[in-house]
Amino acid sequence: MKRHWLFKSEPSSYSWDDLVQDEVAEWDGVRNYTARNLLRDAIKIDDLVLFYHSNSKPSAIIGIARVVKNGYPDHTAWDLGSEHPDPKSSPENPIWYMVDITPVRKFTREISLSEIKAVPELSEMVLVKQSRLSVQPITHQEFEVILKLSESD
DNA sequence: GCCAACGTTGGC
DNA sequence: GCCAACGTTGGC
Repeated sequence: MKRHWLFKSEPSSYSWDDLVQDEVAEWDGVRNYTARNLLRDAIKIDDLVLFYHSNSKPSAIIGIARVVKNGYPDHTAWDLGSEHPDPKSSPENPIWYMVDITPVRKFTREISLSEIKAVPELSEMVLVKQSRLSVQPITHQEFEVILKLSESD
């Protein structure tokens, strides 16, 4: 059963254009246990991901990506030269996990956070309720509503 | 740049 | 195990 997710990224650190250029991205650096559990256990190949730019002007959903690799240990955690080292994690006992994603398509129209907040059907989104979670589930209904919005004028 | 919300750490 | 202190995220 295909599920839907929303991944947040600050465009100054990793943007939609970076993803397009890389073609496939390791979604590394997630250091939150709730998000880690989703990456490790729930997010599977072919699931679709809404790509969200946070700390942006405006913060908005930019497009859709697809999961191309199931959860596996985030090796940047034990690379002390990486941007998110965690000395407690090791290849023998990994703490943090990631998946790989690839871009599917950019929205013809970005969906900003303020627009999302204005739509009653989207009022229960994790993005609205618990904005800080960087990897979050999206219901099928929410996904459809957002897709329709992105295709409207 | 401010600050509210949230998660983590560590003393007790 | 509680909770105060602290650090981070991210909207505004």
